[in-house]
Amino acid sequence: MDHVDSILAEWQAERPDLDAMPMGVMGRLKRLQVHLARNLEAVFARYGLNAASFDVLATLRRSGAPYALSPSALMDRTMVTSGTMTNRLDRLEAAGLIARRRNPEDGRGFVIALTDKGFSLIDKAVTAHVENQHKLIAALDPAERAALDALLARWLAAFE
Amino acid sequence: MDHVDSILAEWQAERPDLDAMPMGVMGRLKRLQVHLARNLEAVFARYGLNAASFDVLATLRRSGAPYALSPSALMDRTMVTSGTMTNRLDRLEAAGLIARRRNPEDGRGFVIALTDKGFSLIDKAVTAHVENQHKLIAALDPAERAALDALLARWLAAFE
DNA sequence: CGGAATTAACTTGACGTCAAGATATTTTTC
DNA sequence: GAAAAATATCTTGACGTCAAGTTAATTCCG
Repeated sequence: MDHVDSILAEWQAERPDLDAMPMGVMGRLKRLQVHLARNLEAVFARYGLNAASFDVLATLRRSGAPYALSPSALMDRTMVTSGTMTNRLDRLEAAGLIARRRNPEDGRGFVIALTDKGFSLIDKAVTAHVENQHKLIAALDPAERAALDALLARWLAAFE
Repeated sequence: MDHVDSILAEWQAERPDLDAMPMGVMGRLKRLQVHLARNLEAVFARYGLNAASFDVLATLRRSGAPYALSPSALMDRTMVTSGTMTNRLDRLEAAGLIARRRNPEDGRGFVIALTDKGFSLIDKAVTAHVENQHKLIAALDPAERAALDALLARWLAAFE
């Protein structure tokens, strides 16, 4: 009887006409996501980052040399709008972690590249991040992790 | 090969020293949560609500008659801080969906109650919400839903 | 009883996000 | 080769959230 079970029991008592099964799954997904996000943020903060800035730097880092992408490509890969990306890039640029250069091949666009400082920071941060993720998923054994991953992938496929 | 698989492949190429398995599970969880949240918001919007206001009204509704809780109780049940709850209550009060009354038994506190308008709105909104959730989870069959719920519950238990 | 500690809720300031719209540039079309 | 459409990015304004700090009231104890 966890927190989500209590919520379902309350709905059952108040609105027995509702089939609240999906509310249970989605409620757990949401709460789990909140817990995970807060734990992940704690590690990002050790590197002066947050989820938003880590997201951008990590996307550039894993894209491989020369560690540069357009703002549009970053938007596609991070599920945020152009306004959000502009704001993220403003802050990262001010922190000296990325550089904005005009795209010589398209006057409308820019190329966002990791600076040396940005590269070195994200390389350290991602190491700590993955280590933290391992700790956070330790409650599930390998078979459970695989089963969960497969179910999430299947559900996610309905949206992407 | 979905979006998350691509991310894992990029990390594998750039940082083969990292065991990115947890990144796959958490990445899917995060992306799924973003998709679900955006779809849920669309239904809330039909009732002039968003996830934040729906959350508060639904918590009051399912608590049963007299549909009233303290701000602290609402904070506990919704995983938000006091500042966030004050802001939510300000807006709901301005919209006439809740009423703030001083707690006669504790001069420090308040009692937050659904107004008739708030009750009637959330009762309609939650019906549409549950219907929407059923639609969003339709990609999984009953056995998969149960398996997913069990795995999420197990993982969530590590945090609560 | 009366001061210290605790509790409840609000306020402030800083961020992150989005939708909608603006600007500049490129591509398409006739 | 212009005008029209599309594209890339930035700007603006409105919200939601949190951490830290504030105010007011209650509870704990010596």
